[in-house]
Amino acid sequence: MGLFPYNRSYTMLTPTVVTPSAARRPPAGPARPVRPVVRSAARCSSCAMRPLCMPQGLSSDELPKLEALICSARPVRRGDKLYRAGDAFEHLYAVRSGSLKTTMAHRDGREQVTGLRLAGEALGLDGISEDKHACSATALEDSTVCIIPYVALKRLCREIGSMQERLHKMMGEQIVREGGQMMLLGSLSAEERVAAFLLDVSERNAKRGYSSAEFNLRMTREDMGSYLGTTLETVSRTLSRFQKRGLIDTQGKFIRIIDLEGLRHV
Amino acid sequence: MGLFPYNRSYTMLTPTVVTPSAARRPPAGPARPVRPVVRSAARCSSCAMRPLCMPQGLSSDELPKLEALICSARPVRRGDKLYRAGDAFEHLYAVRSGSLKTTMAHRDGREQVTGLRLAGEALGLDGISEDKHACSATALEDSTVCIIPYVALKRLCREIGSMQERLHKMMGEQIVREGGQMMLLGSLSAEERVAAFLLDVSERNAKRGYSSAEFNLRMTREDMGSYLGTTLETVSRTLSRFQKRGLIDTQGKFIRIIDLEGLRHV
DNA sequence: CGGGGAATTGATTGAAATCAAGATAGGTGG
DNA sequence: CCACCTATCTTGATTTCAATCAATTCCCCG
Repeated sequence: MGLFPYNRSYTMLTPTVVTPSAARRPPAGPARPVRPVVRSAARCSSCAMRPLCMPQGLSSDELPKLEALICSARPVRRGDKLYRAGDAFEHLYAVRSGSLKTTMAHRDGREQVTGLRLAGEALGLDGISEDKHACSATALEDSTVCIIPYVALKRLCREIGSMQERLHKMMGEQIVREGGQMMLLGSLSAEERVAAFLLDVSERNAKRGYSSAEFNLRMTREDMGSYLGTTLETVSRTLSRFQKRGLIDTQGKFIRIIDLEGLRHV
Repeated sequence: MGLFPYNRSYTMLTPTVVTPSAARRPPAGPARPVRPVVRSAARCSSCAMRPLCMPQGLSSDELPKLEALICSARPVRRGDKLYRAGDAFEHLYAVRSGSLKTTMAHRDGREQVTGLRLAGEALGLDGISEDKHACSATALEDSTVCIIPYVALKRLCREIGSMQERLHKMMGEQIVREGGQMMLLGSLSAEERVAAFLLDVSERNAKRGYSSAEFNLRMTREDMGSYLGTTLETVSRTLSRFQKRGLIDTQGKFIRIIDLEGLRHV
């Protein structure tokens, strides 16, 4: 429980969705003494995701005030849940490394993937409205998140205008992103959805300084299907079809986009 | 242009989705002098939607500060757009009376209804992230909205904690609502979607003090289909089927829910 | 009260779900 | 380090739900 696989340095910065070469990590040192929960201080100033993440737009004298709030970073192992629907809402999170999915459950048990969060993206905003989380967040790979206590962040937003601005924009981004996903689910064919998804990940990847052409998607076909409102079989078939048409090259979770323009045109 | 049909008092409070009796308005006085744009001062303190809307949670000495921002209410005639995707974002809006739909367009022209806003609900949050609106808002009936300049609201949020809290909650509510809609679009059958939609409107209606059992839905079947990710024919057929099963009673846009529990169980 | 958008209903088609059977590969333990 | 085992993925066959095409009918607005 709470232990990490040896030989995995989960405190280092690892790109969320990366090219295979970039994904190769240097071997870790000798196994550390085992602790049930590992939390390390998180410094935005030394984080590669800084320009995309929470601190965007903060001046150099404002940044330390935000850093003061983020007292810890928390590792989340692949498959583990960062929070569950119904949990009391206390913190926002920022993905420091790795990636997570958010899911919502219908009362009859059906689960739907509602979001994919890459490094530098915010998590937990779904808890604000009801003081408890509306969805669950599950790590797609061993990941790390920075913990931002919401009460303290609110206080900081009243102090610093650019922090307020940033928080609003992050919420606004999620609103727009979800609107786009509704559009996708409501109006596009299965093939169009898969293409749109690949393009979306590619673009977000590029924004993080990674390759827009090739990446490891840590979601299973089932996750993708759920997120895209189809089945895993349809996703698989569609990817195969894209490959036959020379649009992409896939080997399991590894995906290389060959013809970006082709993908854009359905 | 900008004129309202005579005999319609659009400055009065009109419920968004109402029982036919509640919808019946007293005849208006003699026609007023015609003006190209009619804007009247909006007082939260005299608005029936106050407990649901922007001022929720504000103390009696804070409320006037919010009212001071809302310098005007704007009428929007049925079919007119309050704002369009791409418009510069300056204001948030609160629906004072009537109802509006929000739509997003795919680049190929396909339009999707992404939201329905009833009295007391916020509009325009989609503009925050990019300083321009991501979707369009169209009145489903002659409606009135209160205009809240965003810059001024941000300032007020830094002054008054409960105002900040309220704005955050409104954004959070939209995030959760959209998440639920993604769930609906991704996992439910056409029949389940229609039922869920009716139940949602019924509940929101009740929250406004109107009947949860009967209401006038101002959307066309096509709007509903678009919002629910199906076609107008499927919506129509599904409503007919519900009627045959004794779950509802429909006459065009007027809907009466007969068996609430039955609707809940598919 | 007349015209036209909106709604209903039917017939047919089609895209994607479901059911089913193997093939791969990732991780676990010997 | 290798081999097994189970997850995951791929592909095929069939079914099904909803889209599409089509024709009235309704009723709301002017």
